Amino acid sequence: MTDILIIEDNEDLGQLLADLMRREGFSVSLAKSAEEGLELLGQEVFRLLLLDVMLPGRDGFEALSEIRRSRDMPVIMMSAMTDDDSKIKGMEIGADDYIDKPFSFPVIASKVKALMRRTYERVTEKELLTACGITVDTGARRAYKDGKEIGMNGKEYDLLVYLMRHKGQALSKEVIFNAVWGEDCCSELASLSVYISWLRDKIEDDPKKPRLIQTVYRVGYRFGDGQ
Amino acid sequence: MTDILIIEDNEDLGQLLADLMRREGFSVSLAKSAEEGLELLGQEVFRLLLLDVMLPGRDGFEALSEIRRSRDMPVIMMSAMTDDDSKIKGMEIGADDYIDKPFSFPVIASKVKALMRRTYERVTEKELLTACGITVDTGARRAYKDGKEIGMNGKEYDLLVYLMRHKGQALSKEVIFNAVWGEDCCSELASLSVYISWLRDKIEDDPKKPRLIQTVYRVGYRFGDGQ
DNA sequence: CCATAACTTAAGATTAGTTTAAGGTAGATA
DNA sequence: TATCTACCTTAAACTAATCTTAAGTTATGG
Repeated sequence: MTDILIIEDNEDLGQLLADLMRREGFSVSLAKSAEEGLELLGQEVFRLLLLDVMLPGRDGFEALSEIRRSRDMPVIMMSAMTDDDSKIKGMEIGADDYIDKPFSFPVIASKVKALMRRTYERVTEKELLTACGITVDTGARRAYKDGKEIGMNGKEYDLLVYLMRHKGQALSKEVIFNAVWGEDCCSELASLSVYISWLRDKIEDDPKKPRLIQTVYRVGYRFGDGQ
Repeated sequence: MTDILIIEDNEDLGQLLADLMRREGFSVSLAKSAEEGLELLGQEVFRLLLLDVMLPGRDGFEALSEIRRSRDMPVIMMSAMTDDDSKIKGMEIGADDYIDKPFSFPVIASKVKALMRRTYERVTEKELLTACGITVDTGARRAYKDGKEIGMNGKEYDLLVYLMRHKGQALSKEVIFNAVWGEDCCSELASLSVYISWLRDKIEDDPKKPRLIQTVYRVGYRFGDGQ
């Protein structure tokens, strides 16, 4: 199975799009005509189609009608025809989205991701926070140190994520506490130092000489190895 | 159940949109602020949300984050900010589409219809989900563990499929419950843990030490053996 | 070297999650 | 229609994880 099929006759643009999508982590195949694209669709399963409207031979609309006879895959059409009628025509034939050329790459990437999410039920965007040998996968709610998972409980995890999102900044205890525990929380600020201690045990090479979570005397803490 | 909720502070535009959607055959409710919209979302089930970005009080991005904590409903954002950054921001928070103001009514109508189609009328294509020794044949609605069929009832099956489609992700109990039981379901969230328990009995090697369905304390569950 | 701040530990309280079983409901069957 | 069956929900008792507190210890800066 391949993630994305791009049907685009302009070879440069096709390659550029393919590279972009690969950089976003998708596997990609490229076809230069409707015929070639349909051929590929018959041979293999694709999760999403990026379909140019203006193609030599059969155009994108015809190709989409053909595809919709047997498949319900997500399709985004791309075209230089910015008039509303072609957009509507594409959507009525069964496209999921329509994007005008020229398009911004980040925008088309976000459209592809949103449609993948909606179709294949990926609820959360995969986000990886990395710093100083620590990686946090916020979608999975898991953290790793040098590739090995760090087992931690909810508050430890929330605290680590907060510190990593603000790495390099000296954060006051009050700010950290309010962010992690919530402002209306009834518990004591003292809990913070307890959690800091537990976190250090788990992520520092030498918890006695913390490098990742540094104490800022009379203020709070700072995440980062200080270079 | 109502088809569409429109959150739009400009009263004239909101009414116009509502009329348009009604003419397309949808039932519509209208809210003039994020707060009012969230209130309505709490009381009733909507199939799709049209969300303005610039709102008094909490803006559309904040409202969307709030909604995504418990719901995976389709959302189209609308904004006069045509810069790519806001589009991308909206999509990353979890919007399905983004439309610039001013928009053509036929275009927004076709977008709504396309997203409704994708979300609710999807032909369930046959699919083989495989992970961690469990295989589910969604065409046949059967599941197997190491090649042997696992006998399970409807809810157990739905739950397993949902978890497997999101393997590796930490999913909140609310999200799982809403996805599997349906948002307008009258039963209690507590049912979820009962079903989790039954599923574990059937798919885990050692149900006392679950590896496939992991508990994410204070959040929900995660499917996957953690590599 | 003192006063204050931060760290660590462990125990108990609290909250969350699991499991069982009983009762209800709807659809199937006779 | 009556009965049966499978499925689903709920409640309650039980178990486990996490959180807070407090007290003793160690570190820091003037």
